[in-house]
Amino acid sequence: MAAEEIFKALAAPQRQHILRLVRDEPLSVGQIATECDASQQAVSHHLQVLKDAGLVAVRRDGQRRLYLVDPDGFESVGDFVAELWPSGLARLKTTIEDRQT
Amino acid sequence: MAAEEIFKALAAPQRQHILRLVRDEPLSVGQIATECDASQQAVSHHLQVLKDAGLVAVRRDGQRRLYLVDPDGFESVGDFVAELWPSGLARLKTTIEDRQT
DNA sequence: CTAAAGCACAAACGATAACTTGTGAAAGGA
DNA sequence: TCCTTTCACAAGTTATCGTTTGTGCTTTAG
Repeated sequence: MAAEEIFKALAAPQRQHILRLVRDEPLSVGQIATECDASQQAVSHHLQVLKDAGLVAVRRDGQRRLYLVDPDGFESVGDFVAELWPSGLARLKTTIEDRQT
Repeated sequence: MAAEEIFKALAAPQRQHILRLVRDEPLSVGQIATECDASQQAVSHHLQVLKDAGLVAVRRDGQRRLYLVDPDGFESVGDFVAELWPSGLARLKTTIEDRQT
């Protein structure tokens, strides 16, 4: 779960879209492909990249496989940002507190 | 300063290294090139990518140009992470508070 | 046991990005 | 003014990424 791998995974807009789709509820590959208007293979590949980066988790459900956001990868991103953000840590903290209310 | 542009900039290990170098003190292109063991042109290009992403800022100093981390880009990353991180916001907040002490 | 649904793996093509080479502009010193 | 330093811009080559196409595996239904 290197930082390089995570940021590469986040760099593609399609994968950002997929992450937003599976943020709150687990979805199957077919459902995601329909939402993204992409082929099953393309979505499957994107999910593999996100999974290798630790950004999504998989769960089998019969024939289907349900994908959901995995907090582990995002924790690494948070650590990375906190390391290189010299003076704005308080601002990020404020942003988070605002969203928590 | 789109999220795509920022993550693409952060995806390259060389650029991550550059960011760590200019996190605390401004450095010239030549100094960075020496530290990174890369050509001046390559470093100049990386700095341009980081500048377009809003991750570094430039300041002229005679013949040289001094680059330094710019918090603006990192704020966007923080917002992005906060948006897709459903349950781990408290954890990031704790991480930041620990680093602030 | 057979057939269909759902998904992953692998090869190949097109597009994008990274690095090199060459060159020119801006600033400071002799 | 002439030369050096410092850096950015542009073109060309190589590598990497995203997508498609084709195929095989696993699970469920009849």
